[in-house]
Amino acid sequence: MKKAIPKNEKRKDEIVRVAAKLFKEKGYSAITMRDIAKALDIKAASLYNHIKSKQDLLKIIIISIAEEFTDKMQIVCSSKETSIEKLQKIVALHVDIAYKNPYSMGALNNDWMHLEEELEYYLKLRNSYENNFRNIIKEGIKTGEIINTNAEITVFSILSTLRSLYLWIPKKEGLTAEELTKNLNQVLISGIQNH
Amino acid sequence: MKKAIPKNEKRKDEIVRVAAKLFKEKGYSAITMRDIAKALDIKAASLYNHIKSKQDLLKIIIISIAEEFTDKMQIVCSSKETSIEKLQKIVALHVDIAYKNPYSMGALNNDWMHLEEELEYYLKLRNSYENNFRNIIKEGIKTGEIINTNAEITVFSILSTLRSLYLWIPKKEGLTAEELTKNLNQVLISGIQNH
DNA sequence: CATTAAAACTAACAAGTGTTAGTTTGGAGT
DNA sequence: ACTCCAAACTAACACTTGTTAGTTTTAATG
Repeated sequence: MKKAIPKNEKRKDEIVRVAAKLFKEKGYSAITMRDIAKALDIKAASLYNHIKSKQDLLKIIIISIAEEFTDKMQIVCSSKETSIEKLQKIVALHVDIAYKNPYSMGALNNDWMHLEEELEYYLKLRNSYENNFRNIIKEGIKTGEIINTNAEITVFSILSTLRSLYLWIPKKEGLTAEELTKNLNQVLISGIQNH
Repeated sequence: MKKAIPKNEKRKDEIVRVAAKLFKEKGYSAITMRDIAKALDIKAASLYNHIKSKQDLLKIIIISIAEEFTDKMQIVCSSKETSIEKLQKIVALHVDIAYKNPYSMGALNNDWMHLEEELEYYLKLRNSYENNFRNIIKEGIKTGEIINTNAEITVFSILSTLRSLYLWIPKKEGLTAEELTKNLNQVLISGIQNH
């Protein structure tokens, strides 16, 4: 007979969520389809009623979040706010996405190189994001809002911290997104702000 | 006949270096012994004249660097310097190790969970390191050297940046270790310093 | 109750995995 | 020229991998 065509998107979402969680813990390559199946208490072959392939799982996990980052960065950039305000919005964006996607951020940060078809597209998104970030910092230095540091290193430092949030948030259960955002703004942005 | 006992430590070092480079690019699990062999232009079985196992390669790469971090952190901690001076020493330590081990830092950051025998030991080292770091920050806040931020978040932010150095250094060829250290001190430390 | 289709199952595959055993090679020291 | 042995090789192993084909179960709908 023909292959079954999935209808229950809830189940697919559950598989993607479980896969992301496992990928975060050990990385894409170390996790087998049998691992994912076992975590769902089914057999590996059953996964294929819902998803096309292991590679497809990775794509679903990474691309949607990469697009969200790039799109929202675009919005922030095209606003008329000050550079400092833009940076604060970006901190909030990272906190928000990291809170909403506790598992997927692992694959986004560490397994993007295992994308195949979509690797080029992913790199395009990341490049766009980083360029926008860099331009905000450079603009802020030019206008005098931001102290005159090495722009490249400032970008690198802030981005390194924001990209690591996903590792850190689950370890601090009491901390709300609002509180974290406030503290990060203080540590990351006030330090480079001209007063 | 008996198995050959390796003598040429230079060759072993070369294998470890090449393995670390590949691990950095795709992660421990994605790299096969045949990949490593091919990069050295030999057959996979030949690797076993020099190393015990794939797992052994990971151990060699990770543990030596983890010990260096922990040992040197210990030395900095037990000195009589100010908190700010200690932090500057630690920044320099990270820059130095990242420059000297451009490949191994990838495995240290992303593949430590694939350690088996030595996982517990590695976690002990990391814990010791992080505790020392946290104590320096807390001490600095207590003495008034460091502005009164959330200590946990400050630790997390600085450490995230320092841990990402290995990704960033190879992309900025012109940058010397001294220059990078100076700029990082400015961005990471001056921002939290009381004046 | 009968029908239907999603979603599970069993069985199997071809390719790839880390590793071992035993053999050959090539160059340095006598 | 001969010996020696590190370091390469070939061949094979037992096991794991992602994936497909075909079948059965489950549960909602008429």
